[in-house]
Amino acid sequence: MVDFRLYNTLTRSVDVFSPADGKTVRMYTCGPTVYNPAHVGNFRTFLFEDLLRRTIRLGGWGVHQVMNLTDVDDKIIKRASERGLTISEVTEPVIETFHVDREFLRIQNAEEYPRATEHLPEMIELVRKLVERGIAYQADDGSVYYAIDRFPGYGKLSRLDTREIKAGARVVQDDYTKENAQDFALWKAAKPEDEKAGAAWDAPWGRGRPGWHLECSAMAMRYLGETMDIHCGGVDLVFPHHEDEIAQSEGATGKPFSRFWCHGEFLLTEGSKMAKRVGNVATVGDLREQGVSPAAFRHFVFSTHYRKQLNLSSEALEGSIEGVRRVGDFSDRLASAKGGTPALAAAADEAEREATNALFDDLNAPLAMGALFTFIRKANAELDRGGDDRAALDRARSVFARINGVLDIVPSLEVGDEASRIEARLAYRRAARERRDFATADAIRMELEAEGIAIEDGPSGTRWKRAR
RNA sequence: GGCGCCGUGGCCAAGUGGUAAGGCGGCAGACUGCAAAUCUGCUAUUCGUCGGUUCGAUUCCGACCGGCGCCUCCA
Repeated sequence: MVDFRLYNTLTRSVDVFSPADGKTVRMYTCGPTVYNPAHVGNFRTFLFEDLLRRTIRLGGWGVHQVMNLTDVDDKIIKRASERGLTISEVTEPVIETFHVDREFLRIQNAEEYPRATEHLPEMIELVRKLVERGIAYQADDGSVYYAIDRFPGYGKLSRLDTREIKAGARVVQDDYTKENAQDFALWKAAKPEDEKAGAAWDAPWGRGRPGWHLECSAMAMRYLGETMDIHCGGVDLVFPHHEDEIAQSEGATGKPFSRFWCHGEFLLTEGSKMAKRVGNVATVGDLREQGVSPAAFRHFVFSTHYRKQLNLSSEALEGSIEGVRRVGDFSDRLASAKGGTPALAAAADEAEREATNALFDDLNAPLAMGALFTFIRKANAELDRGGDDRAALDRARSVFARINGVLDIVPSLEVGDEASRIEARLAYRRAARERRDFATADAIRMELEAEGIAIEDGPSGTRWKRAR
């Protein structure tokens, strides 16, 4: 088995990875803030994490993945007060939509989806520890802040020199109650609208609500321990979110918070980052309307390395739709094949080796897909040739299943026991064709087409597949 | 202003100090009752531009041009 290598933002290099306990990867993936349905840019990151998760399992390790749902924050409270609702009335439907979209895109279930509002005790305890250690302080406004100059490692992830922020940078609104402009809120004193929206809790420092970064530190440590294997998110979370998580967690425990930090690049539309503030967002619903299947979108996302920006364009999407159709046709062909050749097995061996190596080399999905497509071409050529080598066919099937088990880019559902019913009608049609009764042959073709089954006559017999 | 990433054929895209994977599209051929699929061949003497290092650079270095991102909430 080759080493599994991953780019680590902490070291800025591709390092050999294995879980600390040698068996199960403990992974935290920053999830959505549920005030609005996630857009496909958000889902690019979640797909990168799905790729990571599946590749880890391909390597034979277990995974314990935690994805938080941020269900209390400024935007949620704002929306709730605008509509006279509580925050949970705002977040519940959005969470539901998130899971529907996530499943649509075939993103595997994480082991835990903890919500911030269900972890107040853990968060309060973390703040208490930080105050006790003299790293956090309560300001005149009643809020509790983290004093970044009391944590020597501050800035090690983002490598930002905090003194270098100059003209041209977007300027922070000064909060004069803080000791240092860079200090961030751990606990925000409750305002009337927070109370009204049900977003205020009792704490030793008075009623209030958690700061943005706090939930991730508290919940990550609650479910994964003080040091986890991997912490992921989009590149925009490097600073300040992840930097602040490190400060909070390591400030409290004195132990490394995460061994690896992995970040996915942005999805761009119309030349810039997809973001609600830019107004260039597309949702999973938009994808459906454009006829972009989950398989096609996965193909599109995985066709570019996760650390490279990716442009959402209709041409690229169309290429993915066609590419994935080919993968699906091949999948059906493997299912309906009767045998293979030794060369088929050899092609499968090569594909497995190349795809696996690519994936283990910092999740090089584009290269893995290249290996898959090369395999498809070679395997199709061998299947054209016929052959009755059952073992070779089984080998091809299992390799295809293994690679596709990571990429998951076959459109529509698996074939199942429909196969024998279709085969029976094809046998009847074959008899009709042999007596040159093409009227009957075409009638059967039409029947099957009406059921969504396309058939193709070739030198080695008739194949069938689902129409896509 | 600081920091960083990217620029490969019509489109998407991998890649390496030794001479350009793969997909989509296009063209031609094979196969075929029809159709579709599939296969085969062709489709970048060239990797933003200009210099430098080197026997040799797309790959290393420098400058420049262009695009994007982070330094605020943000996947």
